[in-house]
Amino acid sequence: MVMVTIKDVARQAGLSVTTVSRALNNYDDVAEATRARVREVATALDYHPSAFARNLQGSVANAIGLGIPNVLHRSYDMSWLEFIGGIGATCAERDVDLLVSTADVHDVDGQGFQRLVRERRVDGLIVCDIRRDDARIPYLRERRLPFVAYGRAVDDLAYPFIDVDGADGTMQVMAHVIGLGHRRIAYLGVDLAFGFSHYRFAGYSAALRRARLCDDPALVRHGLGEQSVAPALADLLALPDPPTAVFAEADFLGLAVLRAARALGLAVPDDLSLAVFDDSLLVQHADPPLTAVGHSNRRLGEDAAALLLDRITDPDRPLAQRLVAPTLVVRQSTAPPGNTQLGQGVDNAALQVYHRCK
Amino acid sequence: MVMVTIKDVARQAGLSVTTVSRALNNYDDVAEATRARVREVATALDYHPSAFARNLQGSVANAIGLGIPNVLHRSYDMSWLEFIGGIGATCAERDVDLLVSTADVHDVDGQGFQRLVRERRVDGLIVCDIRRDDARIPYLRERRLPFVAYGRAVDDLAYPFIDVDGADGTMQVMAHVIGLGHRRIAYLGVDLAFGFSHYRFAGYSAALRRARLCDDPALVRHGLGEQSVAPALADLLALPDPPTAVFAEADFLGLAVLRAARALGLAVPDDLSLAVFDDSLLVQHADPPLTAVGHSNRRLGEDAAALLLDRITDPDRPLAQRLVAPTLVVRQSTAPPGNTQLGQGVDNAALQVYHRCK
DNA sequence: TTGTACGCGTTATCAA
DNA sequence: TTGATAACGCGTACAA
Repeated sequence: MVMVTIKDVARQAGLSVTTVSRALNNYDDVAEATRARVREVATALDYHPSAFARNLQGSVANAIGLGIPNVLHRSYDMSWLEFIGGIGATCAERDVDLLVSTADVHDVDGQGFQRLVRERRVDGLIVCDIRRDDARIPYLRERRLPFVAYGRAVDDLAYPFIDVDGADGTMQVMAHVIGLGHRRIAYLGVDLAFGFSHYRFAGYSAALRRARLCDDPALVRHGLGEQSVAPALADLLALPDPPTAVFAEADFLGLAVLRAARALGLAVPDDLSLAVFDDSLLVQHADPPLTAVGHSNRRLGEDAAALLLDRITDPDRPLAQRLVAPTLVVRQSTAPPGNTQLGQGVDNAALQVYHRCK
Repeated sequence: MVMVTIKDVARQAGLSVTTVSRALNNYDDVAEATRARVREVATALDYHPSAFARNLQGSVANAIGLGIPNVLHRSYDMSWLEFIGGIGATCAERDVDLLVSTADVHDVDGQGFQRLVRERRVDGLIVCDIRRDDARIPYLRERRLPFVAYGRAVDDLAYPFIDVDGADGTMQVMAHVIGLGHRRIAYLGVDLAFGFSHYRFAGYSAALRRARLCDDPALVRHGLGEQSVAPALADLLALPDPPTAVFAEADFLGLAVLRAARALGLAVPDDLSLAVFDDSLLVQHADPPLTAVGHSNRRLGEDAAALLLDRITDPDRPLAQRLVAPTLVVRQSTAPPGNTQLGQGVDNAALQVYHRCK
């Protein structure tokens, strides 16, 4: 890699390095004729300023960092790529580099995190997969390094973030399911330590309250993984007044429900309605395709990057927090209860409970 | 962001900048006592050398670039994330930054590509989605910028690449399907301009030849997209001697076949066997789960990065090209032909053709 | 064993 | 309008 520097251009043009620099950076104190010649020579020599020298001088990296959580076994990981695509688009638009680290994002003392932060390779960070009491938040705050979080913790929210409005999305789904006539709706969730789980569950409770439905704790299961869905579902269906519909707060949980239901000989949606959060390809390709609330991860990425870059430009701007409302897509996995005898029976029982509850 | 430089450490330790530099970089001409004190001060001050200054002086970026094709609507894109994860892992291990560009990777004159190359932000590049006569290859070659391609073109292969062995994988699937007793096996592919399509199709032909089966052009369809699979399948099944099995060279084509078959009232695998290339989550979650050849994209990413970094370290090392053999996973979408009357009838017809062919 | 001086490529300051 | 000079933070001959 032969590299042509500003000196080469200066020599070739018979000018000083200073003049060349100013000519190329559009300073207004350089003669137009001179600027033209400089440009010509620069083009001829195929000159491009070194990012390093420039950054060293200006103490700005012109780059942002992104830590991708390595939960690469999860089905919804696909959305990450769209998210990255969105970030990349914004970065390209604003002439900023995107540095990606795949090291454990929660290890604040680890290599991946430190590289980016300490060696000043980036002007800011997009941090993902925010947990309760996430160590990165106070760390970055103290270092005064601009950052935007993708996702919210629960307790402390005094930082810029962008997130899907989990409560709103869940309420949309619930309104749809309740509107179909369901009264006993189970909630299947992952560990509540995940910030998104907290908000989605809050939406579930709020929807029940709004519809004046009984909020039966027996219908709620937290801390589930792909493996524990089947037993949980069997458990729920063994209740004296089993649910007629299931809401899964993540797509992979919903797919597990689908498999478990099939294993139990239940038809979706005839015997059991199913709706999920996250409208992924897997959800769309399921049989039947699942009713889901989804959002554009690409858009989310674009916004996250924009938020961060604005913050870098002007660190004192008021705290920016953005919630994106997801969209409900009704598909074939939800139907009115009581399409079959099982459903019918279940529903009657549920209604009794419902009335008892009031 | 307050930044502590080597000067601060020197001042605090009462030493010269040089000594501090050498102490921290493990030079052997510095007293152990001095080194200890320097380390102490550096830690106390939380000093970390600036990546920019270091790179400027050494003319090495300590970073590699990756262009992610923005074909983000394709179902198999999921694997990209694993690929990135693999690259990231190798980078972290070797203390190298990963710069990701999502701009159009094929636009050699575009921003995304130029940023990385011209401003010398990276020491090398991983280029993906290689096409026939890909403009990036000669460009990078001329610039003498080290690179590794993910995927192969067809004509010119005089550059380092890493790829899945498409021919081998397809032959594995074909051997399995032929072993089940199928004689009329359709081939569904995307545009042959995609390098991988060329090799996978070659594997198909080779497998037929090896089994001394008739290579009937009527069974082969190139240039398919998600939409055109259904008509193609209908077309194939309307042949006088229709196929009893279908091989799809990409997962999303296979899923489309599954849907189309269902729409036609055909059961997989009873009426039609189906096998695909690319063992993605979509394939695994399909109903029935599809027989597929797959590979670890993470592993591929790790290898690509390793190949590139080695090449950067020693540009004159012999051309490294690595083909990863995929693994066949037999699932429920393939079965012997003739399980049903339709299958039976079809098979008999096929056998006649088979004999005619010999 | 330590310090001085210089260079990496660029922009900013100030004088001409 | 242009150019000489310093500075950014670091590494490294070379001298002490």
